[in-house]
Amino acid sequence: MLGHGGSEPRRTRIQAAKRASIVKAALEVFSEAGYSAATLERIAEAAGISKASLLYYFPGKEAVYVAVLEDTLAFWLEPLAALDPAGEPLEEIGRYVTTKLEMSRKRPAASRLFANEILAGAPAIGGFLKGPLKELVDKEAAVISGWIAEGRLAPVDPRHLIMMIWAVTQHYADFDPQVQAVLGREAAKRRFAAARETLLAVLLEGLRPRG
Amino acid sequence: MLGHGGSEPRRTRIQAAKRASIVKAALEVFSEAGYSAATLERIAEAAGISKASLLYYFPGKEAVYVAVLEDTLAFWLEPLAALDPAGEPLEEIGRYVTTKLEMSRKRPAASRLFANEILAGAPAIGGFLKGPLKELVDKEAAVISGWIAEGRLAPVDPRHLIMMIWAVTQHYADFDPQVQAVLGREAAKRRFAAARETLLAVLLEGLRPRG
DNA sequence: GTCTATAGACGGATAGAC
DNA sequence: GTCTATCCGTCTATAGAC
Repeated sequence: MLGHGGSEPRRTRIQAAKRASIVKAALEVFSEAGYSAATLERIAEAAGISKASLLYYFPGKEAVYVAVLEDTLAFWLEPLAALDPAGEPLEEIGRYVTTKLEMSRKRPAASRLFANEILAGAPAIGGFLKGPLKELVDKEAAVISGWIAEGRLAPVDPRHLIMMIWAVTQHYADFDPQVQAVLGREAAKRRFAAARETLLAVLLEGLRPRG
Repeated sequence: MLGHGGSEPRRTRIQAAKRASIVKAALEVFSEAGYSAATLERIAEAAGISKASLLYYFPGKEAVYVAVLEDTLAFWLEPLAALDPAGEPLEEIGRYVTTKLEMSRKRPAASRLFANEILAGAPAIGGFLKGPLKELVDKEAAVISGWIAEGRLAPVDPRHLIMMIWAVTQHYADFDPQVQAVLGREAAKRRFAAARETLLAVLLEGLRPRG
């Protein structure tokens, strides 16, 4: 289970660097193949070492997986808490959507890693979802509720709105083969620009306070 | 690869029924575990037969998987082509969203099966995505474009709008553990009703022709 | 610390009795 | 047609040389 606070410290700088390079390689492999289909051999190869060396730094496959999840979660959470209650609601939400979409574009492996984990029933991060993640969503939902109470946003269920934003932004990373098949071989940058425009147009217009 | 037209006919009614029961069991196992983590042992157990018996009806694991995909695709496609160009655009889109959401609620295993397959890079249904699915999207996109040209719908990219609708509806089936963790233990029916309300409110208001 | 070699577990697939 | 027993490949993990 995750969320035990800080990880145990590495002994040396070199060991830490080595672990980091293994985690980076493991992210690629786990996110493409899922846990079961990922092999230590492929991770080791991607990290440029032998399988036995990998197992010198980690006690086993699951430990590598947990390390990757912990490492990626920290990064993934950063922008989640960024809604500013004092800001203009449509601007704040627009920035949130844009930020999440950018994360999908720049770090698709991270997005797919979580998609795989949650599709499998979230065996490793279930506790995190029910704890820290739920708390964060509750906090953001309260901000959105405040905006609605002030009449600065259309009255919608804040939690489902957050889910809606996650869904549409992560979709472009998680289901990329489908997106590419349907849209054709546009360059990724262009595709994401068109996605951003559409998402913002529909969401911001749909959330404008009714008058 | 899929899409070779009709499958070879089964010899007897009994064989067909047996195959169907295996496919049904296999859908559950593949959709929960993904291809690699799914085992023939578990599928056989779910179907109430032995592993060897299963392999009497199918030549191997991959053949079972392909049969499940074919079987599920047929069902999945039905409502996809339902947009009526002569109808009221917001009503048509509202019905489409509601239908897709209902499918996520009633057949979450089917949704997760495709999610797993596409996350893995769509090795088995890549051709289907680039062929029949793309054609269907193009056709629907043309209908939406027509509505926009007539000024009956806000001007947005039709393909990204379709993707948006897929994303928000499938999300509730594919990422159910996360949804439940964040929303708490509401009954599924209630959860989907709240989701429908939120999605329709935002999407339909966001797509209303500017004026 | 890193490697080669290999033990041990597991899962897909086959043989053969019934 | 269905089962038990078994083969064989793959993968995790360990032992031991260097």
